[in-house]
Amino acid sequence: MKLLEKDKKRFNEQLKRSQLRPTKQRETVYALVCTYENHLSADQIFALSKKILPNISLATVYNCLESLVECDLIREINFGRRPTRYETTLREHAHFYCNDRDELHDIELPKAIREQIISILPKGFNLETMNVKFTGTCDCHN
Amino acid sequence: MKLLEKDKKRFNEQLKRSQLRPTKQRETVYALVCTYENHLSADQIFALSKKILPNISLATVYNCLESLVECDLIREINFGRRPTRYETTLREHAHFYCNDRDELHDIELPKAIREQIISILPKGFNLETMNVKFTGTCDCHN
DNA sequence: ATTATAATTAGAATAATTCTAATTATTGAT
DNA sequence: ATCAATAATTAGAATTATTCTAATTATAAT
Repeated sequence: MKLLEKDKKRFNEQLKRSQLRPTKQRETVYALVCTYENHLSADQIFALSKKILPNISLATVYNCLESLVECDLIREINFGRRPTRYETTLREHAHFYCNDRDELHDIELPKAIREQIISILPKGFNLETMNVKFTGTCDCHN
Repeated sequence: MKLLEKDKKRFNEQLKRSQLRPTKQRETVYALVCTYENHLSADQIFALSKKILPNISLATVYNCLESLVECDLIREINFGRRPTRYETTLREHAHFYCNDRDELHDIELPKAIREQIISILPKGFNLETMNVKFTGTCDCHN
């Protein structure tokens, strides 16, 4: 469980920018989100992080996730009322939730389409986030 | 709290189609979802329905909502982990969640754009639902 | 009417998340 | 390095939205 050089750099920079401290708990949680591309839940992160930091608590995992979201290193993904999943904030994309497998898949969202979608917002709506979400089943490849 | 003639008809037809019984609780809950265009939560529906059926229980409200979703009279809307909201299933549209007011707004989603969005799905993804969601603040008009 | 089945109810249970208060770690100034 | 100030972590309790359970009541088809 190691952060790549570039991710480590991003980690330190973004935390500092938000005046948050780079603790080993935060780094471990961030490394897990970066490593497991398949969008982990807090519970899964907790289980995995205990192998590295046996004394970490679930509350800390939630706290870390909150801090990492706050400084824009990671992002939350919700589908219905299933547990929140987390991903690194790299490129913009849509999500597909597979009911059969309870798994999330990233779907490329071309910038042009993204902009078209945003353009449907009438005046008076001040955009913060936009999300495109699909559900269904898939011939999963993994 | 009365259902319009056409909604009442829809109510009876859709329930029958799913072999569900048209009870006064279900009708009341449906009427509330139809009447309050601003996307009520189960809690709000419970509070309002008690004025009409003083003995109704929260569990029943949840049960009714589940049945109404099942027979496609209403639809659930989730934003993050806030309480589920409900709306009638009339036309397809997007949703805007206003952080300031904790209120949902419908946003027209032109069919052409909807189809473009769906077209980004690669082969092997079998679509069931698609949602476009915005968050932000708005100069609310109501 | 009568029976079979479905729906409602109150309250307990659950799942995910947040809060609380005590302890420990980190940072910045000496 | 040391120390004070502040922030983060921890364990466990609390909360929130929702679901489950078992008993009661309503509905539909004979």
